Amino acid sequence: MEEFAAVSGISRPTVSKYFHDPESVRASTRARIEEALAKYDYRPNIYAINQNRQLTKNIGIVVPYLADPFFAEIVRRIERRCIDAGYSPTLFSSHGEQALENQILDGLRSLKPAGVLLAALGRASDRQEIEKFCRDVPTILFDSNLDGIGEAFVGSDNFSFVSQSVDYLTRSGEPPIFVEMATPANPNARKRRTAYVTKMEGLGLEPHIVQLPGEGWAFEEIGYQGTMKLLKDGNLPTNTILCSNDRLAIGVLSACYESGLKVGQDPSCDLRVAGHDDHPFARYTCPSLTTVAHDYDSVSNRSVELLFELIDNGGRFEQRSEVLFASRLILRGSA
Amino acid sequence: MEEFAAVSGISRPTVSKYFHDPESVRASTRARIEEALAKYDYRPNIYAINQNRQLTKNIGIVVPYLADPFFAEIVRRIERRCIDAGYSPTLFSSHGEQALENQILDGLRSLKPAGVLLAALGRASDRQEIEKFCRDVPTILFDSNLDGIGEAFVGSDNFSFVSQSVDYLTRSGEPPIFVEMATPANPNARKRRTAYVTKMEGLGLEPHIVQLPGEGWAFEEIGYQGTMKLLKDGNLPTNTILCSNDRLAIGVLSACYESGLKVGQDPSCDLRVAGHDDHPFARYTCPSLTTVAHDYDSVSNRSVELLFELIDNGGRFEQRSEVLFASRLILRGSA
DNA sequence: GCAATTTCTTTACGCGAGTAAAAATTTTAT
DNA sequence: ATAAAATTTTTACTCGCGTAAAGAAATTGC
Repeated sequence: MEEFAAVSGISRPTVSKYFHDPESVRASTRARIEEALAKYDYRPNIYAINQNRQLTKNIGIVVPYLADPFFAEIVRRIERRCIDAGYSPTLFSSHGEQALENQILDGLRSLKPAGVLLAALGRASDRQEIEKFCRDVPTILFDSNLDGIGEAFVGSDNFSFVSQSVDYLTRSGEPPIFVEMATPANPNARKRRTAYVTKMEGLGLEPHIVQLPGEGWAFEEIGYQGTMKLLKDGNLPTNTILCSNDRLAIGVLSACYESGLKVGQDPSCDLRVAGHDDHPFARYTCPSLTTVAHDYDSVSNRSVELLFELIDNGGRFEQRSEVLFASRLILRGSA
Repeated sequence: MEEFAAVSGISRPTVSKYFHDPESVRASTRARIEEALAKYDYRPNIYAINQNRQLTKNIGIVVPYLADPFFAEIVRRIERRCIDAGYSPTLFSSHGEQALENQILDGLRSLKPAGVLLAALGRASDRQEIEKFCRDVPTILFDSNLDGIGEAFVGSDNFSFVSQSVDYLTRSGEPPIFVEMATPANPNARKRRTAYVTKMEGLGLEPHIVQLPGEGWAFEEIGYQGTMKLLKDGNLPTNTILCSNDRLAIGVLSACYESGLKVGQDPSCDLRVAGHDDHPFARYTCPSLTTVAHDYDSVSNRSVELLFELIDNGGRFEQRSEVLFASRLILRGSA
């Protein structure tokens, strides 16, 4: 920077000021610096810049499983907004593993980020570690809530999801059974189950839950295998299946197709299947999947906005808040 | 570090040495440092560490579109291997935009990474910028090749893909037409088209290519809309469709289903559809998709290995190499 | 045109490490 | 036990930048 300042004919402190905020120097000065910049393509050493900062312009984004298109999609929006606001987002995926999640948080601490947007693994998370991390780094949780952890939570209202799907399904045909994984990784799954029970009872109907065996993030496979077995055993008490999430539903649809069952709302159909999340590919299943959509835009926007607020507020909120966005029923061919 | 060295009873230079490589200090010294480490949880400032390095332990991973499960999957493997080798991988997605790709490369330059694994946008890439970047930063291209750019390329052999699918399809039924996007973003698409023509001609058959209109990364939608129109116009010269990639095929399958066409190899079926890539969800389409699989493991492993070699070699290879892995036909229900 | 204000320049120090060189200490080999 | 070898300590300098203070220069207001 010394050298660059010399060739641009400006003092180093002023150049330093320019890089911190180009608007903070006089227009004529700025012009001269930018002129020199065009000629010598100097760039400040970000490591030197950040060395003495307790907070950088970095933002950490952590998701449990990036190969899940749901997270890929939401991350895409969040990233964009961070960049537009002048931050440098860094993306991490826990790949479904607690050890990796902890490792990521540990590395994140060293990055001294201005803030972190964390979608935790959920059940598989090391609650203590996350709690400790949140004490050190301003963190907003999204999608996956951990009670009392983080400065705020932004996500979708699971009751809204299930309420709408159950309402629609009962109104238009037989009441649904609820299909989920036996040991769901994500806290939303548990909330959806509870919501299903509550909702059904509210309608004076008997809830019926089917738990498919399997762990991990291979939801489609679990849905597929589970449904094959279910169909073979032939103990479906209804013709309507509501899946905890769309990826499970994709597996269910696949099993139905292979078993020669026709899925759809038509009277000639054997089954109706619906899901939750409005997974990016749900539109292209056969038949296309009736589901309930996250308000992707609101969740990602509000998460980022809250994080910026948090950063402006020095990294702490007086009170932890939870924002839940309502979902939207998407009627398609499968139910 | 000064303070930490004091409380651990070891001199600062030795502590510094320890963090650079714990094996480089005597066992007794290491023990004392680690003992102190457990008590005071000090961690070196990565910014200070990297400030005077011309090369860090960072590795940049850049993909064109992370919301595409193909990339999500391959990145998952690459990331893991980098971490295991003691590097810090950082993930970037160009989200299909040239401007963002350039911006990412620019940011990457500042990160002074030991190496970069780059899957470029392809047609949408700013060739010059990438070339310039590769001169500054040791870079291995993967998946998407740009002639002469980067120190090496690792990818799948597109001819192997198409050769296998065409062979199988012609052997088992009518020869396929080839469905692709009109202006494919990815260089592999062009190679696959050429391979199709070559292969068909080699078999003494007339190639027939259908180009679906549409741009960007919404492949399923393009496949869906294009097929709907194709079916309406009713000018399919054969009952066998070979798609340039699986995501397109997912859209095709969806359109077929909606149009009441039965897809499969059974004589009672109207159409056969196959794809390429073995997309993570191809197993769960209805019917499940016959496709040709990347050798995910080899591609990701070899990319990483080559990058490590490149790093050890000081960032340059004497000669640019191109490694292509053969693919594997996956027979499923759709063809 | 002159004072008040704003912006720059000069000078100097600090940050948290890496690292080189020489001296001191510990370990190993004989 | 002693010499040789390996490791650690001491000391001191470097890197690239942030930033504070004081004074100089340029701009603005009237």
